[in-house]
Amino acid sequence: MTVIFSKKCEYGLQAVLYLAAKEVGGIVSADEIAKKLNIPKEFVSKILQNLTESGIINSKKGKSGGFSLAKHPANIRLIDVVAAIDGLGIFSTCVLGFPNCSPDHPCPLHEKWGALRTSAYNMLTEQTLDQLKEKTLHKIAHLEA
Amino acid sequence: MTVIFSKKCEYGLQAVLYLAAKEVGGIVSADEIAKKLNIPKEFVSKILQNLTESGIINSKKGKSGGFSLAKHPANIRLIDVVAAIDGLGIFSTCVLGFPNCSPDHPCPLHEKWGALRTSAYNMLTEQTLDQLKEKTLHKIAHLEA
DNA sequence: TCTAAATCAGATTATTTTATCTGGTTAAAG
DNA sequence: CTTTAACCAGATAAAATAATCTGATTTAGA
Ligand code: SF4
Ligand code: SF4
Repeated sequence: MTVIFSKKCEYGLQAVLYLAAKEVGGIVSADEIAKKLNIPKEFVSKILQNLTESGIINSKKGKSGGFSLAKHPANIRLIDVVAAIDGLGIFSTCVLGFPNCSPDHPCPLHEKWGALRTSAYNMLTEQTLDQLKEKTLHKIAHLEA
Repeated sequence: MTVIFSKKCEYGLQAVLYLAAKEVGGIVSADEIAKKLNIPKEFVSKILQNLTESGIINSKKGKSGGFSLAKHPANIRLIDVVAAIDGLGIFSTCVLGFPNCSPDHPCPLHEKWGALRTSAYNMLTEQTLDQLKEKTLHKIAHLEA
């Protein structure tokens, strides 16, 4: 089985959604994120470091340090997180793995697939963290059920 | 970057499309498929063996042996190939990797994502090999360009 | 019958992805 | 000033995926 996003990207999206579900500007430690989301702590730490480099979140070192969103949740799109971690290759490479893709030589599925892929891209571009806050809170509340 | 289908599945789909682009009932060797599609021969051989076990293609051993579709191309859907290789997990697991998915506790993206996923599933279910024959021929003709 | 060309089965290797470890630096609080 | 709780950076290990290898069996045809 394969998947749309890498584990890194899934965890990154979860973590950023988690941050957005908190108070705006609130600081959360990697440890809390790892515990609440059941993600290996060392792994999520690395991912949070990446997202910090990408300018999506800020980090604060030292005691009572942690991570917070670098912008208002309304200004962080899901596609930004995906681009920072997995990149956008998934939206330009062939579903069937054929080489030499071009408008003249599309793969057999392109017509059908292209439309879906564009929808997915648009969806990730339209959805911002703030729009998902309520649903995230609801999901988080039931994670350890 | 990640991808929808595993390499195995991509190659499997390519190979089956290639078979369907040939004469109905025609036998093609793993060697020819590997050369034409630029896939490692040993790898595609293994995949073809899998598809044979799954009943999607037939194999003929010995000199002038090879592989052929087990059914008429109109009766082989893309989803059948995907199910045989990657399985259908991708259509039921969470895009965001959240656990405990249920109608009561969907992940924040489910509403938007579910629709897309269903579209993808339907597309793969509706598309049969024969419908893609012309496009496959066109793509194959330009692979080594 | 013998050879060549093919599939088949299982083991092995290589590469990528996922996860962990180790030691260091930063900064709040007593 | 010292302790403690956090991030940081780079190396390492484990697991999954992709690819290759080895030897056997099958079968058409010279
Ligand atoms: S045309 Fe085919 S090969 Fe090119 S991107 Fe679209 S799906 Fe992929
Ligand atoms: S609800 Fe969310 S968690 Fe469940 S399947 Fe849909 S996308 Fe995944």
